[in-house]
Amino acid sequence: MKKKTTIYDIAEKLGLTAATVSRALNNNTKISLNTRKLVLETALEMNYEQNKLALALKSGKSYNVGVIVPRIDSNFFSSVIRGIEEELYPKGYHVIICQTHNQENIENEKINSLVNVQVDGILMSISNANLEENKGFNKLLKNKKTPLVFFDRKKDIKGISSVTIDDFKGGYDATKHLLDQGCNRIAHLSNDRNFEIFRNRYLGYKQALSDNGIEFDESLVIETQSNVLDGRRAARLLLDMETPPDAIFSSSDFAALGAIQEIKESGINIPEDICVVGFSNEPFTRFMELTTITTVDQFPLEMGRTAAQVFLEEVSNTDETKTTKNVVLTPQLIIRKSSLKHKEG
Amino acid sequence: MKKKTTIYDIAEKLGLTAATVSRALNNNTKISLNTRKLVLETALEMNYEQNKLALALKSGKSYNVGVIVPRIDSNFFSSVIRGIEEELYPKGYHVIICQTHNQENIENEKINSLVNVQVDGILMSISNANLEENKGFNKLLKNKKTPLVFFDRKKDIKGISSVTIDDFKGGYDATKHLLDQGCNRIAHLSNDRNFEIFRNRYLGYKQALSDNGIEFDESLVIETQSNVLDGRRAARLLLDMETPPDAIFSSSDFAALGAIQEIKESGINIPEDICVVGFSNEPFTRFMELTTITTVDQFPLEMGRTAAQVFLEEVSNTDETKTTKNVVLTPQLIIRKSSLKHKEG
DNA sequence: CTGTTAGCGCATTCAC
DNA sequence: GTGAATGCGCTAACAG
Repeated sequence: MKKKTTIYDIAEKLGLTAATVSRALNNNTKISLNTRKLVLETALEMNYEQNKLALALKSGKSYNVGVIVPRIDSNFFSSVIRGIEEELYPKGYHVIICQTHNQENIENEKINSLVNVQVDGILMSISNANLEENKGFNKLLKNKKTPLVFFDRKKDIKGISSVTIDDFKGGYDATKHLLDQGCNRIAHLSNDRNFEIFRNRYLGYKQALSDNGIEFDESLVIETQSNVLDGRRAARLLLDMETPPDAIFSSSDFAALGAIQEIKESGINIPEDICVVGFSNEPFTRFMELTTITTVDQFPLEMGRTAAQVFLEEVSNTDETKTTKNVVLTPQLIIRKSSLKHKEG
Repeated sequence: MKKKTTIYDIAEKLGLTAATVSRALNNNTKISLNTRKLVLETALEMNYEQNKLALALKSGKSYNVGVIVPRIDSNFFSSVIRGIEEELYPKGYHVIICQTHNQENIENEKINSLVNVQVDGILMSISNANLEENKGFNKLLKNKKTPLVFFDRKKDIKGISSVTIDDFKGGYDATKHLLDQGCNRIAHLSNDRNFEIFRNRYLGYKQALSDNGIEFDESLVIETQSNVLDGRRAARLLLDMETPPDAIFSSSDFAALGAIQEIKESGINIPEDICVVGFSNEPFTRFMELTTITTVDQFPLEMGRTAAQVFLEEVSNTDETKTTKNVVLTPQLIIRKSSLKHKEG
């Protein structure tokens, strides 16, 4: 375990002072060009590396930001993260990625951990709809030392910025599209509507029905997790109804996939008998062998970039008057085979 | 921007000394139970949080480890990461995830960044087959301050531990299975064989051919990136040959998927005309509507856990005699429809 | 242009 | 049992 070389080492070697070395390393113009060059050279030669920890301790900035997501193995979240990285990396920030696996207690711990390692900010998509009940989160909220930005799965909390898509519109457009296909008994695979995104998709769905004179039927709404198995289970329930639906709008691509599997295995045709629309534009929706899946694109890359920008604004905003920003991006319906009854001209 | 409360604040409030507070907080038995309790209480009350940065600066340990992977949006890597997290989190470590997007320069930068933030170790799957040419990597290697563990995409470097699967066996088993299906003109979608994993899969493929009296035909080996488009491209080349192959062993599930798409669109049947085997057991291989894909499971969760364990051993191993460990897990062939010509009894 | 001094927050050695 | 002093590595204010 060799020790790392510090500015003192190189100061000593050069008969200088640590302060001078520090300044030279930072290209301070007050230092003569000669010594600057000299210092830089010997620093290189001695394999000097700045100790960011000391720097952080001194400056109070770690140049690390934490990103908390439910999972990283979905294209949506990994794309958002990529967007965040793209925006933050050039500014010298590093991204610490944490996944909660949708468990509230892990989310709590991660929040605490990130605060402990002195991240300069936290960008998160919540896993707990009742986040305010968290001790760690509340502490974070109260002292307002660490900027916080929600993306996608946000919570409407005063003073906290967020970047989302217009989930209401996403749900509305998806449902309207199904209506346009001639469907009039449209089921909805929802998810926990304590989360705004799922509530809004649901509300968009309801509104589209209402705007088109279709009566809302609560029995057609099934709460489903974002995974294949749950999609299957939900589809089974729907198929077993006396009057099964002629369309399904799922708030998750994964659940939509499961539903499609279950429906097909029951010998029912998609889209002829039942149309299906998902949500998120996961890559597999495009790669289906038979029935590519209609879905709603959430522009995750842009979402990530925007969230990062909002963070950058907040962190550079020194005055006390914090401006909360709630950016809403517009989703886009992508029509594919799973809902296209009528061949296109 | 309120300031955080430090041990000095609570010392002052209690008419004590920072040293005492520090000891009390650490449950030092030298401190009277009373003051210990008192300190703990007021710490709680004042919302005290230990500054990990100062601690790290003092102790030289950050309790952060870096994980560098080519990408996080594949089930394989995100599962490995999950395994690492599961093992390290209980020990108090945090995982900083970095993705290189397969770009060597980004890999360089990430290595440097992680070293700069004083991670206690780096677990990585390389994106650059000639890693030794990297300045940053070499520095890391030379001073041996930061334990390094390779997983999956490793490089055989003296003194560096690694956790991999037996890729040779993976390639061998996959090929043998295709031979057992009656295929005898088996193509191979390889990837850059400067990487050991791809070279070994390739060598396993060759050995299986040779062991079964099939002559190796170089024109049947196509270098392919791990993505759908490249898989399509490779399949196109194979289909356009005078004598197309009757099987494809792909070193990547993503490429296998692309190949399957291209083959089917050409009106050729899988597995009747061409059998296909992938590698990694990505979830979509199981979810295919018509042709679930035969593939090789790499046990990513176990790989991650093992890599983490190796790291923990290294970091706790204080003496100079570093023991290099090269763990090799055994892969498992998972046979599905894309390669099963004969119905199972 | 460069040196001196001090402090970021903590743990630890040496006193008493 | 507790206090005083010191150092981890760096930067910034103040001198000169």
